Amino acid sequence: MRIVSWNVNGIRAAIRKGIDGYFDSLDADIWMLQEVRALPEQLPKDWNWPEGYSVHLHPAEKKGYSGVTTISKDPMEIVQVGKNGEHDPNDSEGRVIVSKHGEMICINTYLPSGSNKVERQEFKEAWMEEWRQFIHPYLQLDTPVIVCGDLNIAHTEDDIWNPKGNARQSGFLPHERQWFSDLLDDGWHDVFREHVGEGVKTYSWWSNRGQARAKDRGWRIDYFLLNPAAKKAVKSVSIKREGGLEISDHAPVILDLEY
Amino acid sequence: MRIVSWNVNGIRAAIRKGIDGYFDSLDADIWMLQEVRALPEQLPKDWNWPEGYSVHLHPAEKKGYSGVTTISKDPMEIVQVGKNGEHDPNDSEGRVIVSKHGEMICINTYLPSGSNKVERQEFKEAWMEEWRQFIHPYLQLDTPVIVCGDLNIAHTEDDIWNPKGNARQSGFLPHERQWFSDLLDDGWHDVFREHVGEGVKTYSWWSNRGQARAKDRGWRIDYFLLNPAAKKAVKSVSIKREGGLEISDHAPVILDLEY
DNA sequence: CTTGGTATG
DNA sequence: CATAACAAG
Repeated sequence: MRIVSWNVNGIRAAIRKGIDGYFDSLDADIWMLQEVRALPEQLPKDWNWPEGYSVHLHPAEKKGYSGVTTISKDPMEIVQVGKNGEHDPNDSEGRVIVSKHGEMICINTYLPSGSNKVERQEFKEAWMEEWRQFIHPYLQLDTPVIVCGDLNIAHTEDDIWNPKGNARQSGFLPHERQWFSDLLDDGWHDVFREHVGEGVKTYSWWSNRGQARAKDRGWRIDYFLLNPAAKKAVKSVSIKREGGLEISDHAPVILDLEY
Repeated sequence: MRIVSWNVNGIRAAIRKGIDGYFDSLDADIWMLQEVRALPEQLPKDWNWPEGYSVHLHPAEKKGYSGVTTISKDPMEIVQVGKNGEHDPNDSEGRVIVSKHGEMICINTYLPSGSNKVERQEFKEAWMEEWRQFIHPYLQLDTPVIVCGDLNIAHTEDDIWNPKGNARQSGFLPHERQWFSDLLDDGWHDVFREHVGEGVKTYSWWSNRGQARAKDRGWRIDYFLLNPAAKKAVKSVSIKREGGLEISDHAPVILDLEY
């Protein structure tokens, strides 16, 4: 079973640029997309999600902003949208979908960016704490739980091209990095890091400014966090740095499980 | 002597699309441009107006909106910007430049569009009356006066592709057409129409919607209006329908005088 | 349908 | 630097 997490930076632009080719070639069982930036009715009328997939799109109230989508080759059950229910005023921004695929649970997450305004950094930090508590009960399940998405935080110095220069930037602040460590202490497994080991610098996002992408000046901010039940089933995790870069400023993260 | 009037629909986009080639090939002595949609400091730093020309850009207060520019191969004197002076509250939209080239006077005009909102149609109509009075004194001069620009009005059924279907559209309303007739009654010469004669349907603007341009469903809304002293010197007037269409939704109008 | 501004990332 | 909404034409 293959699961892909990908911040597509606008599904409509991604469609124009040929995301369908990636749906075909990567052939995942479950795709969790972030930053779709569209209402369902805004998708092109002559376009469809991959044939036969179940689709759930959870948009932000604000048009053209944020929004997550989970699609699944096999039928899925939508357990919850929004981290505290659909009418949670704290999730009118389309940031969480919880879906159930057989016994496995997936939590698709797009954590707020704090890099623009102080209010947004404060919002991000409140959101981080709520979300950490929200996912915590899932950790204990004996069945696999897959949390993934764009968390807008690079954890260690291995997860960012220039740790010194970015030490005061939102997304690499000491308390944000500590929060990520706390998640791991809770018991979540950052399976990409566990898979490749320490010291490997592989990024999942590059700024559009300058030549960041060409120079591989990136950040790893897109993650798979697994509970122990799911971790046991990991076959491999990779970041498809080579591909998808003409589609989005983020690369797809691919998780293969032995089911 | 050659004078060109052209609504460029954003000089910055026009530069990207290669307006310089037209500056070179048409080689006019005076260019009067409308809808430049830029402040002087917003023009690309690695770009210049044609070598040796005097330039005056009169922008709107609102960024990226309206604005006219007159450039002249020979030195010119800027007589006035705005139909009632620079600080006229009714001309903060960059719509008029009066320039003097030797004994000849040029009045570069971008008349408001009324096609979006009723308030703008009311603004347009007030502006039309003020402008008609503003240019009137120039009519009597024994020296040549060249009024030109985008007047956002098609005069007769020869000046629009579908007169019946547009009879209730701003730009072809009966009282707008009457206002244009009044200008001619005042003594201004619509030298393009006089040159080609009645019954010839040649347009200067095509909507970007549908296939208006490909189907030649246009309007003639860009004019040269000359006083009798200037009219005597007309060698030819033409609308460069074939060219310039990849630059703007308007075609350049070319006036050749025997000087 | 296109320009350009703005918000957001 | 890119996506998308918007205002304006």
